[in-house]
Amino acid sequence: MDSRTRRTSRSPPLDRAAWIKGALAALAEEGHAGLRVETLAKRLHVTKGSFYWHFRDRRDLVDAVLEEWKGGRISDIRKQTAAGPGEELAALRHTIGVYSAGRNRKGLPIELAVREWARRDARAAEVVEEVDAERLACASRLFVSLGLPSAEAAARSVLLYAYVFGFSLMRCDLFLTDTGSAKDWIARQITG
Amino acid sequence: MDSRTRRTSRSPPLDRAAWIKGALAALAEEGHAGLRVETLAKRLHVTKGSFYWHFRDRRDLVDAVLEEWKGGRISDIRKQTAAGPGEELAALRHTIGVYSAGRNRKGLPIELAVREWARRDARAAEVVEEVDAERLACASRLFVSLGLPSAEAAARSVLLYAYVFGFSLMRCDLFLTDTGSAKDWIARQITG
DNA sequence: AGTTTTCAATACCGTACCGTATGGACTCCA
DNA sequence: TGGAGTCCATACGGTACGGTATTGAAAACT
Repeated sequence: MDSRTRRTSRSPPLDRAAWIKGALAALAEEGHAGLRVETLAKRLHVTKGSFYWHFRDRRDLVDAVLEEWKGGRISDIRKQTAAGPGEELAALRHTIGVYSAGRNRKGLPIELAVREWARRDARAAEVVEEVDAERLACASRLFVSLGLPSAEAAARSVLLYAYVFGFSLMRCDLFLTDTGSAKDWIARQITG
Repeated sequence: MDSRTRRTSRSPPLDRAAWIKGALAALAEEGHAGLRVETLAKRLHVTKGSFYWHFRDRRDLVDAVLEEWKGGRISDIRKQTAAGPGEELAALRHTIGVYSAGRNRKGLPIELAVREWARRDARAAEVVEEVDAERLACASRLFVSLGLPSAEAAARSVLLYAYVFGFSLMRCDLFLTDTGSAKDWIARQITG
């Protein structure tokens, strides 16, 4: 009768996971302010009716997004830092490269959005704290495997992640003539 | 007649500067999303009528805030890095400390808000780029004064600022047993 | 004094959003 | 075939906000 897509020709019903996935995409593109019910509904080509079937309210979604992000990050960390003997340095430099390079097209924006968000939201702050604790512990283990004392290993881990996130907030293309070699120098400086 | 404060007993008229100051405070507390006309009006105990007298529209305010921030940052940078011979190292470590320590109670939140904002707004990105160019040039000069080759000076400058901003995004209290000494170790590592 | 200029309150329109209520379509199963 | 459950559209009320238009009060000037 009407030409509206009544769920484009037999598309499967959405579940919480689909909403959370869409929410993460919106978070990457628009930050925490992008987590709006009606906007997400448009992105998924449904209406709020669907949302309030799967979620109690907006806070319910937001909590689920945080949990999803936390789980994904911790899972990734374990994978990245599962280095056999002799591979510790490569694993550390890989960790720097993953965020610094063009890869992680969505990971980095989400990371920054969550951290900015955590400055004003207690639950987001908790999640960030747990993720950081896990990341720093894993990186620190690698540094210790390389023979560093634990205090230096901890400090280097903090420097590593602070640099990675901080660099992504900077606009230094006007300044650096050779960005690639500068990044390499910094990576060597951090990993020792 | 009515008990409303009709501008609390003879308060002076607001000008653009007062609005911009209030906007920067809102930016520090709520991020870019805090730059809303009616919200700011409440903060200043006036109504929108005043706002639209001093500003053409919201974008006008937002541009003015960016210009104000840019000017203030560049002015501060010049002051901080005006180091006489023999004071270069102290100036660099002071720069790290200013952001890393409890000082700059509003500067750091604004800094982060502007940078997050710059990821989605071209004008904010321009301003950040200019501020970064100035900061990196000044820091690099100090490193060169200390005898470093220019490529290393540039890389160290990038590392310095990336660390400072990145550290402010992290929650590593769960991880670091002695935050103070870790920060000192990192500062020495960055400044050489 | 009267007039102009400056500054702000008020009322109003349109939009975007959160949350609820309700009904309808579709599937599964007895 | 007729519920019962699943999933979503629609309509509605309420709030917050951007922007305009109009009015009004105080200050500055003549």
